Amino acid sequence: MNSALELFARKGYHNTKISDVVKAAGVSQGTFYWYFEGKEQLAVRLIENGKEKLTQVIEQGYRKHAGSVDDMVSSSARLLTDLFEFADHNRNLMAILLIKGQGADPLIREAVSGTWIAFEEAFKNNVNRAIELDMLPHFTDVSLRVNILVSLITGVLTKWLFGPMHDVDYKSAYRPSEIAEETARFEFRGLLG
Amino acid sequence: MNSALELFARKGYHNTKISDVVKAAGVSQGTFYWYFEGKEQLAVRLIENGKEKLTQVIEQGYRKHAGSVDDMVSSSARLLTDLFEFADHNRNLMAILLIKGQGADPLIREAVSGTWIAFEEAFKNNVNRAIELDMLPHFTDVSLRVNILVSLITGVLTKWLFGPMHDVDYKSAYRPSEIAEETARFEFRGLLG
Amino acid sequence: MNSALELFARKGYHNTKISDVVKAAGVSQGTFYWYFEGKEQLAVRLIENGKEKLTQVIEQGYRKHAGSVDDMVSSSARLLTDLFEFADHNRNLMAILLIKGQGADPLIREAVSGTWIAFEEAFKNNVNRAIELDMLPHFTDVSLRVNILVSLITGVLTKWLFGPMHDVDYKSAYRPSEIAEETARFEFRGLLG
Amino acid sequence: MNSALELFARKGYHNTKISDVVKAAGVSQGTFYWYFEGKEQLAVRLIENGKEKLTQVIEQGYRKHAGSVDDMVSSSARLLTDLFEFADHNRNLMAILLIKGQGADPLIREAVSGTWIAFEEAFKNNVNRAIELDMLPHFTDVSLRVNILVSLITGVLTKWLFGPMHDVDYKSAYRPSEIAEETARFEFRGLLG
DNA sequence: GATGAATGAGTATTCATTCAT
DNA sequence: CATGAATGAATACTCATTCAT
Repeated sequence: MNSALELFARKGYHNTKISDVVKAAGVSQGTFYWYFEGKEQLAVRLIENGKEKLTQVIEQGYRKHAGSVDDMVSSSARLLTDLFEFADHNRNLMAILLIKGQGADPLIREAVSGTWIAFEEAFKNNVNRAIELDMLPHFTDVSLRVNILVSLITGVLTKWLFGPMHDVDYKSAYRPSEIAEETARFEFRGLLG
Repeated sequence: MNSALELFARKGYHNTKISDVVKAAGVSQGTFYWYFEGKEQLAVRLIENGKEKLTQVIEQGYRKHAGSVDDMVSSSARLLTDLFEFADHNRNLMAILLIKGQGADPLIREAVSGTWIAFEEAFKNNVNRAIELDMLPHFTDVSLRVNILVSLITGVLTKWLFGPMHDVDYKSAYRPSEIAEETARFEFRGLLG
Repeated sequence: MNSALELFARKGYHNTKISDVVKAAGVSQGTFYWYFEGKEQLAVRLIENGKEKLTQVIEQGYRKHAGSVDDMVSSSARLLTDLFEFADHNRNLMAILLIKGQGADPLIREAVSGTWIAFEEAFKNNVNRAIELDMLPHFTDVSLRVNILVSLITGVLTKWLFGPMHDVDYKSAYRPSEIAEETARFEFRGLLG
Repeated sequence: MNSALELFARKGYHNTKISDVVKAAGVSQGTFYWYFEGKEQLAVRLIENGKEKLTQVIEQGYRKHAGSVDDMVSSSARLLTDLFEFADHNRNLMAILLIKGQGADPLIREAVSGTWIAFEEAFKNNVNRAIELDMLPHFTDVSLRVNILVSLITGVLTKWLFGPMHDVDYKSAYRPSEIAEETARFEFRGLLG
């Protein structure tokens, strides 16, 4: 039900009517309820599904060997490029995860939250691995650092995909790789870098 | 109508009924429509109101003189502390601006967007001023840099205030100044700093 | 909401739509929900209301003094006449209590049951009083006897009001007093009397 | 389809879904519609089927010879015992006939009514026969008398089987023969007997 | 004969908004 | 200014029935 994803992404959960969803899918109301328990479950399934795909993208970036700082930056840029390209190709999913899921009901917000928790977990693993390999300093508070890192990434994603301001139809001037590289630079070296 | 702000923050725009709002405010439905044109206008006014207060906080951080890198970091930390303290004292407003406004209707999203655009504008001014004063390198793309910087700040704000994951009742372990300093460090020096 | 009572009586609970009820009452759907919590509550209120009126009728027949057997029969005939006249004037209520309430949902069935339990209790009081006054033999099992007596009365009521077979529009050939007298005779003397 | 009978008896016609019926019977929806024209026809067939069995029980009590009053009472008690035993073994059927059929649709109510008309007819024959044999007085209005008699029996059946008040799971304290004998006594001699 | 996916008309309920008092 | 009863459009969900396989 890809059309449902688009409707949720474009109009938001509450403004998407089941009658719209079934019309877009070309089936009857009854058919919808044969496959889904209800509107809420549809949204949750959509999100769970996206979570899996998103997780796969990130897990491919798992760090294996030590290397120079530049290696590290470019390897992070590669991961972010993958991520941003995935996001670019799955704008509707990202819209729900980054924006539109927030106004919805508990179960849905929970599914969205679960996705970002998994996302953060994956990044924490990567950072910890980098610390073991002495590629990054031994932070006193890794969680906080990762928290801030993930905040950076989701913040950038939101602006880049749905920029001024959070319009699903927004088209950014930057290609995924460009924004990924700039983000990676910022990730490691900040404004001064 | 401070209670309305809380209801929107806690339950979201669509799940907040006017009947709830007036009950919490202790007035009748009719009275509400004497003061507001409707539900949407209530939300917009709430946001516009918050936007002004938020802007005032940021504008106080306008950079005037050149200084060392450390001056710059600590001055930024000061601004962020002010901002984070304001956010801490205005959680309901921030919840709408950062989270709950996203699922709402066009007019409301526009008001939220307007707030962040003003926010970004203020930061851009600060960064440009810092560049003029030779405190920051001459980026090829200032907008992009500021974009990323603002993404970082809003991302951190969201997680810190409404952390795992976006719960309005979430209480962070960090004080405003702590999270502000860590963010400022990251702002200038990234993960490696 | 007398028209609702008629609709329930004529078409049954499940076949009566709220849209019918409000149309018959000349109000809007919204108005209905301002006064009632829902369809179920409407039915329950209707029944509770009828229960009170029915109870009043029966309690007037409370036996005070001893008398001959013929006194007893005629006094019972009087009570039954009152009851049957009430029933005749409140056919819609009786239809729900005797027939149409049975197919409905738990809360409604409970309200109907409660009415008959109160009804039986009132008759038991009367019978016990008659036994104290030595007007009736000391049965070994008063409850059973009253049970059978009440079964007789409700059975007769059902047939007489809604006869062949349980049609709400049925018009009996007998007047309330006639059927009441015959029932009273049967009550005390059975087929042989 | 014995399970259907139970569902109708327990939940009522309107609250029993075809999907429940087929699940309980272990067949598919399609199969149901191969054997039955629809939900209504299922109920009607169930009732017609029961009507026949019920009629057989009563017709066995057809009076053939004259006898004393006590003979008559005990012979009636025997018939009622048979009837009440049948009812006890066919609670689901009786529930529909006595209670749950009442809230249903015209065709079903008609089938239920037809059953009781046949029931009443059988009793009228018995009473007329008893009058011919001079076992009962020549009532001026036999129909009315039989009406009241049948009212008594169905009333007693309902209370005894589904007592306080009309609960399908109700278990009475009395055995069929006990309640039958008490009813027969009442039938002939009333409260005074 | 049997299956179960597909249908769509039908309905109770919600809630922002209005307006007579 | 304030009230709260009245409105009715909007909508998620149900379930008897059908029919291609």
